[in-house]
Amino acid sequence: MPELPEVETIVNQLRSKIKSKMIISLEDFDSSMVDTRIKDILPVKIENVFRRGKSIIIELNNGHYLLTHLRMTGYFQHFNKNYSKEPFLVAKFGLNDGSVLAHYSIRKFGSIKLVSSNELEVVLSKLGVEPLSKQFTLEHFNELLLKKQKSVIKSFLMDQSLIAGIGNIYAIEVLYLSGIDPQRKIISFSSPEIKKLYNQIKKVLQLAVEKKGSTVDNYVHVEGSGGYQNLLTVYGKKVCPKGHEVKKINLGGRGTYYCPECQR
DNA sequence: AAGGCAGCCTGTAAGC
DNA sequence: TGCTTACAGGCTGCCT
Repeated sequence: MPELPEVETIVNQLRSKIKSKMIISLEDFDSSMVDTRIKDILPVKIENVFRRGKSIIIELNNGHYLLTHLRMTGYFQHFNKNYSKEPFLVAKFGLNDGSVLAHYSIRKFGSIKLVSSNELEVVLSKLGVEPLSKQFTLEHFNELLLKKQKSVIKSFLMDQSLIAGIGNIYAIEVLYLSGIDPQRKIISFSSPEIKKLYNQIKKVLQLAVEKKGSTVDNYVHVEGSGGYQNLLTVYGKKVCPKGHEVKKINLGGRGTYYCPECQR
């Protein structure tokens, strides 16, 4: 749910709100999701906030990092004043300017870990290329595909160790816009199809970042809702933009929408 | 080795 | 009407 565009949006907004501030307290936290050692290093200054794949990384000035993953239902809120405790609160960080950074999670799948730079490096090294970076070239995409000839294309797109940041919704949307059936094996792809797919990955993610993500179910970024949900073609739809009936199947354990007419 | 899938969790929607 | 079941989904870890 929060995929690359949503996480990118959250990170940009968090950076503008909390960078250079001090965390002075941690309260009301759920120790099953939040690393309790964070309390031991307070107060600590926030040097920066950045994203890698779907992870949010808060860089501290003591050489450590807060590594956060929202999974499906996690979100952050920042309160300059008028903070009030709401359901699903996982952690409440008090900052030195009197503001509050609150982290919530309905399904409690996420986590906030305290890691050293070495530990961070180990985690991040398992992630694949950033699809919006200049490292993600058509040549690189071809190399990845070549290694996974037997894989189903949708599973490939969602494999974080190959390309970092694409989840169920954007995989579905990219495949529709590329005219490719999500069940197809990579070995069957022609080079024009690969090029089209490559271009759509960049285009869809870039546009979704500009729209501040998609608000589906309970995703909200720090300042409100996204706008890309209005551009979705087949995800959660009954009919595709050309008026064909959309089919829903289970692929790799995930609900997968596609148009059998438009996608071959 | 690598692919497949249960489990984690809880709210919502569908089904009986 | 009210209970039960299915589903949503990213990722880890276990199993084959």
